[in-house]
Amino acid sequence: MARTQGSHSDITGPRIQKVALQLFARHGYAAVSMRQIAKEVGVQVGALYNYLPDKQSLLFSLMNKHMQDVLAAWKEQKATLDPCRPDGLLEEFARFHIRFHMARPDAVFIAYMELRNLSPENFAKIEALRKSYEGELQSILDAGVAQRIFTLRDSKITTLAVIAMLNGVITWYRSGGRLSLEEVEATYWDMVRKAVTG
Amino acid sequence: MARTQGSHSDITGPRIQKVALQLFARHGYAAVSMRQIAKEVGVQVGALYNYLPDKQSLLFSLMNKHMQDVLAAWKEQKATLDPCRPDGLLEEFARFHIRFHMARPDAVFIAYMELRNLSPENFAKIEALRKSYEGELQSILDAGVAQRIFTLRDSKITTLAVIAMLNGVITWYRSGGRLSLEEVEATYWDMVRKAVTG
DNA sequence: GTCTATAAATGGATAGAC
DNA sequence: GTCTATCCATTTATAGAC
Repeated sequence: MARTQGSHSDITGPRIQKVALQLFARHGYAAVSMRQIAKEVGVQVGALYNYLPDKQSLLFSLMNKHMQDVLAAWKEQKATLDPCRPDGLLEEFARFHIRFHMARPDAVFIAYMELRNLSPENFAKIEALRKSYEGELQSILDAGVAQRIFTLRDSKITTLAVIAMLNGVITWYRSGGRLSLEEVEATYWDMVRKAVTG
Repeated sequence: MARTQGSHSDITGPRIQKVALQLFARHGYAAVSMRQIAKEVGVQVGALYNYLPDKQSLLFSLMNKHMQDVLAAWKEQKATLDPCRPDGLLEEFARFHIRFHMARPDAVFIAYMELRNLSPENFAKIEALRKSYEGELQSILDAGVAQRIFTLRDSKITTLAVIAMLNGVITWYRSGGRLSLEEVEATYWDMVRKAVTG
């Protein structure tokens, strides 16, 4: 990790984000020091502050990027689908969610575990993005209920239950394990489909 | 919070556990100092160490008590049920889980968020208890599959998915809100039932 | 842009008086 | 059993040399 002195603005910035993501996910925001991050990046502590005003803004930028990414990716995916078929939309949402989140376990971990460590202002911003993402699922469920394709007692609770269930994947899935990504997707989609129908 | 000097061994011990549970749940283990705990309890820092050897053992005792409690409570509940009816067992498991966890949101929060902050030895102990609890659900599912009452692709994944879904309740439920506890129980049970059948 | 050195605050834990 | 005082390590963040 030792770095000879010199200017590396093009690589240090991204490396800080990448290292912080890994360390925050593994040990938790409060348990990781700026010195640990600097060491792993390969610079001294002072250098970090050329790229960020403080530790809090580092956490926020990681969480904000993740939420922006997931929203943008889903909207791109949604654009390729028939907007009038809630069953197709729901299947793609479930599969998309698992695929997207399993590719970014560290970011997902942070997004759901470090909400407490955001400042009130930052919390409000992230919370708004989360609500927006939940809204995507809820409107699919509502549309399905209106078309009498889905049967469920409460679309708000179902939204939260489905997302909680899907998020659980990242707590246990390890690539190269007993099941392939496709099998995991299929198993979860099977449960979601049945839970919202007859 | 001020406390006059004197001996209070009977109340200080339990108060430390109660206060630590609240503070750890709200701010996270790493973000809470022993000084904060002492202040909230109404003693000085030094006094805490009459009741615990270090901060880590405080976290462990909270998590260990919670896991022992949930296992004991479920076994008591199970003893009143017909062991040969997986459908009845599953419904009671789902309802029990929601009821028990919603009555202890702080303990649940800690049990699922602070695993990273346990020492390796303590982590192994808590993990064993969690696996034991998951095993209770999985054996219900396996029995139901054997009796051809349940239809599911993978009992291990289904176990984790159901628990993740049920745990999600504590992230949003607030008593006195739109739905009663009974309605929440019924809604979740409805989803679980459908997810593991036809 | 990075380094070294340091400020100023806070952390866990302990010793000894009462 | 609790308090006060303190040790010692570590924290975030900054200042100024290169």
